[in-house]
Amino acid sequence: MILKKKKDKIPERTITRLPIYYNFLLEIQKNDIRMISSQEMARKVGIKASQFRKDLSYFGEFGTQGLGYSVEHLIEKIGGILHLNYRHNAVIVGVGNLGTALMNYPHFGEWGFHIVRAYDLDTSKVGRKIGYTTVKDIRELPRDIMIPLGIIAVPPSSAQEVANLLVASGVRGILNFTGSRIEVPNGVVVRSVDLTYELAVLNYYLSHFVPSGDSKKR
Amino acid sequence: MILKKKKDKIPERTITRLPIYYNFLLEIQKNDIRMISSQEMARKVGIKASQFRKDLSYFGEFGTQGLGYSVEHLIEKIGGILHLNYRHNAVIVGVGNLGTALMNYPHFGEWGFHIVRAYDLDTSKVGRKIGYTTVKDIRELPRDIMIPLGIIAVPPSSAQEVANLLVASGVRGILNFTGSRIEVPNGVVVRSVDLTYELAVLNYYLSHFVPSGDSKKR
DNA sequence: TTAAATTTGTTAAAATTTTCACTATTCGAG
DNA sequence: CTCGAATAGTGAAAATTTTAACAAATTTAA
Repeated sequence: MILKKKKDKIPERTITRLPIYYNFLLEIQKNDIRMISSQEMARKVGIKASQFRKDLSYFGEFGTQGLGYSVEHLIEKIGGILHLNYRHNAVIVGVGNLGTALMNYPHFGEWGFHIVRAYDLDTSKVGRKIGYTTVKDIRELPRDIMIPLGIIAVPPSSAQEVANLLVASGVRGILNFTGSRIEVPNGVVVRSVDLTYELAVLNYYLSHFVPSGDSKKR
Repeated sequence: MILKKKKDKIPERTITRLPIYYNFLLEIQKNDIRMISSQEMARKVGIKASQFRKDLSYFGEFGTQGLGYSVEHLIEKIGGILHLNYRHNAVIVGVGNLGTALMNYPHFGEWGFHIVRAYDLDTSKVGRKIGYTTVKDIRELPRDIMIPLGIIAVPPSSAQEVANLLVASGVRGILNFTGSRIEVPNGVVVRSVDLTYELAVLNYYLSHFVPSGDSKKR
């Protein structure tokens, strides 16, 4: 029997670099740059050229030897890998300062992410209008039609409770801003961002920095 | 200060996990938990016990064999490593939705980070009061007294310009929310957070995810 | 006091990720 | 057309990070 070739596992670090490449490519496209070499690309985003080429190699061959990469073509390809050529609807739970800022964050929309619904646990916030969206009571979440992406921007103490509700409502991917770890069933993907953690890591390097080599980026 | 094994280079991933440990320890301390084993710790924050012990081992010996770690002691030690036992002042540039949210973000203060000054490029925002802080014109930044931490929350197109100003004003660590790479002189530390990137990475895993353990097909 | 049960700190192995080094391809000049 | 310069893709080496395994230390129970 012929075994299906096992698909190579793609390094997580590779995945996290793709949006960086994508963003940079969009930027240079605005300046009418049509082609870019791995060297140039690498220099501009602060990595090694071989890493850029290796990263792409997990997904196919997108360049032309001797020439480089077509910016337009590469945008299309990386966009395809990240599924950015579709519209992605998301719900947000928690419309405090951070949640409200996220709802008004213009760059989400540019990449096809749209926060189409907002909920809060605090009934005093229900009914408030943010942009085109009216804040709803979180208890309505399970009855609303299913949306695949959820953003949690509530206090840490409610993180797990909200996560449970989202999962029960069919959400398959969660972006967690609470700083608390949340447990989800297999098949649900979570990514966590904690702004305080980032500041703490920055602070560590600030106080332990040895001025040789280059500084930590990204 | 840490004298032991100062020579060894500490993995960046280790540093980024310290705030997670710290946060979790603070949480359980509130619940009056006095001791914790590496096993328990690991289970709760979603890593392997050996990784937790290894991470700590770069900085010294903080546990008691047979017993585990004193929560209080560990908080003090990790806090010391991250320099969280001091007050850290920061300035922010850009008081749009995100910048304003960051200024009101309560968790910064809990970890000793205080945004003591706010600037904007948009003169129409100058003079506005956010919390206890009044927004100043960015041109005043170089004349103000030096603050070591800077947060950039302006549109990507102004990122480098603002970074230059911050560096010229003596800022040594920058938390960059613009999504654009910024170049800084040696000795200045940068960490970048891009909320859209996180959503894109989440989206990738959402569309390519195969539940771990048994291979459920999709 | 001794033995069993825990659990740390650490060494070494395994796994992952980055970097190097080289081949092959393409373009453009002569 | 041929040559030289530029550059992609890739297998292997190097570097980094994670995981496993175990000796040593400590507590608890008898």
